[in-house]
This record gives sequence, structure tokens and C-alpha cells, in this order.
Amino acid sequence: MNWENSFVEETDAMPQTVPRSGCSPPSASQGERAVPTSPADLQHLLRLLGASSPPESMLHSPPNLHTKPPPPYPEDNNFLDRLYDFEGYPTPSPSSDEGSIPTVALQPSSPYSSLHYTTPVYIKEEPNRLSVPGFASPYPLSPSGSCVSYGSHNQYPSPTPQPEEYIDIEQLLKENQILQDSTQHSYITPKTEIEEPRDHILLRSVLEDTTFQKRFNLRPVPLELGNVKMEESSGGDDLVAPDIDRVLSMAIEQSKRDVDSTCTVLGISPDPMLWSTADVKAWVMFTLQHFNQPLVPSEYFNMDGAALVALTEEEFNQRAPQSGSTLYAQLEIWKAARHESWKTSQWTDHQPSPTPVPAALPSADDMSEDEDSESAGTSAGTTVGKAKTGSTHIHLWQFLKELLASPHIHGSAIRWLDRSNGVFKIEDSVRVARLWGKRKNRPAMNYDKLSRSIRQYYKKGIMKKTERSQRLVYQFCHPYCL
DNA sequence: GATTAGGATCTGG
DNA sequence: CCAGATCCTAATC
Repeated sequence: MNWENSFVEETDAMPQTVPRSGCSPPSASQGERAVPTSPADLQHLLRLLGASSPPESMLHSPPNLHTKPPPPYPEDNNFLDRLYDFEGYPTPSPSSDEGSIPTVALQPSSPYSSLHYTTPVYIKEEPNRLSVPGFASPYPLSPSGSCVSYGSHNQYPSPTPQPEEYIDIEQLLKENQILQDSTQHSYITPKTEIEEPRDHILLRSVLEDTTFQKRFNLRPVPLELGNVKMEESSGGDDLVAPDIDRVLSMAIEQSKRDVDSTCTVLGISPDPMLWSTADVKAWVMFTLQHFNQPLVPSEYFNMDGAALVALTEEEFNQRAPQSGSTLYAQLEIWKAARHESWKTSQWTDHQPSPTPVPAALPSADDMSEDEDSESAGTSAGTTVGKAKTGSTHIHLWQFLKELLASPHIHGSAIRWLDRSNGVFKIEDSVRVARLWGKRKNRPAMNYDKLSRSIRQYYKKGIMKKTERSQRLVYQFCHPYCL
């Protein structure tokens, strides 16, 4: 096990006594999360339709998943909050807007109002959703594409339909269409057909699954898949069927964002085949964490990406009996992502990109995808506080503390050796340097340069080597270690 | 070979 | 101006 029981408490925010670098992560108060109303499956669908929720809500663990087996690690209640700090990194490109997806700031008074919503959200925010930016779906999909049901599902009270819960999906789609058209090339631009050459089996399957409609008393919407109309038993309405490909494209778009977002968080390639052993472990732990699956020793996945990709579902289940399917299904999505045209700029160098696929989503591909969520955070009106975490202005020592504050994610790259004395060890210098370079938009960053910057801290009294100098072990000086 | 230390210079905000 | 980023030499592990 790579992680030590050195979990950071609330006071692990940046030392406030430090001059000119006040940087307190946004601490979302519980009150900001709205009342849970919508069934998670509906959220899932809406999410696939592009109805993103604010990252902070996505990132909070469902508080009521009591059936979840206790994690082998101490609960790090702030972990997800801090993860949000990494959620999006700023893009150097000032033109990185949301492409064809309209952006709507939700509540201007909210401290998170600067965050974009990719689609108007007509439903109340649901804090219990499992969806996280790193993933396309809040619920893992089985390889066949159907939603895997977990105990947490049953935690919801039986969904008595409330007026505000009755969501007209068709209306949602129309609204989205209108907004999309109005933001795209001024007005009344005929909807340009989005090319999607591939048959996204997983996504299609999800979209075809209309069981949630019945389950939650939703107005059924007939989905047309090619020429085959998906009949809904109770659906007598002659609704204009939304274009399944359009919906699919939106879902794919969301998947792209989610995968890229996770790439940013973990500093890994979008292509699992390129993952190192450390990358694999980071991905596994991240995935388990965010699907609220019981964690397993990362050593169980002591393999590189190619080996991981080669694992069968059974082999996943052997390594992670309770969550193997989740991992397997998620990896399927990532594997599918490999074949898409999206890839973060950071990886274009060594991304094989076997077939140069024409951009399936032209306007979206123009933007610096990797950092979209961050750019969203800075572009919408009110900005949050001051030294916003995720900013390129972050100091190296702050950044290192951020990484140290997320041992579940970055514990294989950097970890505390002696938290109280601020002693930490860089386990994976390449990875830490890569993350630092990504944060600072310095693709050429390496550990040589990063360590040089650390050594500049010696004079400044921010960091030092430990008494007995050990390789890759540094120590924060007071008060920086607080 | 990787890491460490530190000088010199450049650069972006 | 500051905080790195970059490049470098030399020493050490």
C-alpha cells in the first residue's frame, strides 16, 4: 500500500500567515447543495444529454451511501473538495469557450457561479449523484451497456412524482437545441449534422434504455435508432423523436470532457495503452474512489496500461471482487475514447493516433479540451475569491501541498513521510513534474527543473532537505508545513 | 543514471 | 520585480 495514514485535515489549507500567497481552496458549505429530488438515473441521462452539473456537486460523495463498505483508508472528508481544486486547469488559449454547447451560469450568488453549465438545468441539483467530472457516467455500465445497479440505488426513497420532478425530456432537448442554435453562428443556423462514424455501443445502449422513464414516471420519449423506433409500452404520444445521433453526440461530448478532465486530474494520457504502472494505479484508485467502490490495494493492479487493457472482466473481478465490473466498464469507455479524435494537447506528441479521424465535433474540438472546466471557471462573470486554486499562479510549494492533500489520487506520486514535520517524498518525480508542468502550462517541465525550483526555496526558507538527506525527500519549513 | 546543489540567465505575469 | 523556467557544471548517491 502506497498511502500512509497521513490524511490532511481542514487546517491543511495554505498557511494563512504566509505573505502574498493566500490561497484557500473553495470550501463548499453543505448548504450550497440543493435538495435532492431527481433520481440518479435521470441525472445520468441528463448528463449524457449534456446537462452537466457544477463540479463541486459532482465531486461530493453521496452522503447517504450507508451500505458502502468502509474504505480501507480513513475517510478523507475533504478529499473530494480538494480534488475539485484540480478539476480544471486553465488553458492558455483565451478562445477556449464551450464550443457549440451553451453555457449558463446557474445562481449568480453562488460562489460557484463562475462555473459553467453546459446546458440549462431545469432540475434541482442532486448532491447524491455519483457523477464526477472524470467519468462519463455516474453509474458504471456493464460491457453490454446496461446500467449496473448498486445498493446505493435503493437508498433513494421510492420516487413519488413531484410536479417539479416531472421532467419533459423532449422539452429539454428542444431547449437545448434552441440554445445551441442561437449560440452557434448567430441565429438560425441549420443544425449541421455532426458526423459520428462510429457505433458507440455503450452510449447507444444507455440512450436506448428508457426504463428509467417508467420507473420515475417520466414522459416517455421515443428514441429512434436508425430506422428502428424504440417503442415505449405506454408511450402513445406522437412526439417528434429527438435525433438519437444528436443525443449521442452530446453524450460523446460529455464523455470527452470527462475523460479529459480525469486526464488532467491524474496527469495521465487519455490512452490507457500509454499508461505506466503508476498511471494504472492512479486511475484505478481514482475510479474506485469516485464510484464509491471499495478500494483495493493498488498492488493488485501492478501493471501498465497495456496489461490493464488486456484484462478480462473476470480478471478485474478477481482483483476487485466488488468493483471489478465498474473498473472494467469504465475502462471500456476509455478504450472507446482512444478511438475518438479527442486527445489533450499534452499528449499529442506521443499519442499514436492510428487513424487521423476527422473531428467529430468540430466546434468542440477547437477548444483546448483539457482545460475546459477551468476556463469555464474563469470566464463567467463573478469570480471566486482570490487566489483560486487551479490557477497557474499557484506557487510550487502550494501545488505540492495540493498533491499531498490528495493521497488517494496522487499518493503514488508524492506522499507525506512525516506530515507533522512537513516531510514528504516524491515517489514519482516524472509524474509530479508532469503535473506541475501541466498546471503551469509548461509542457517541457521535468523534474530537473522542478527540483531546481524547489532548491530555490532553500534560501527562502520555504523548504529544505531533511536532516539526513534522502533522495527525493524534502521538508517544508515553518509555517509552510502547517 | 538519477539526483542534488547552485550559478547564470531568461521569461511571463 | 518576482517566481519560476531553462540551461548549465559539478558533485554525489
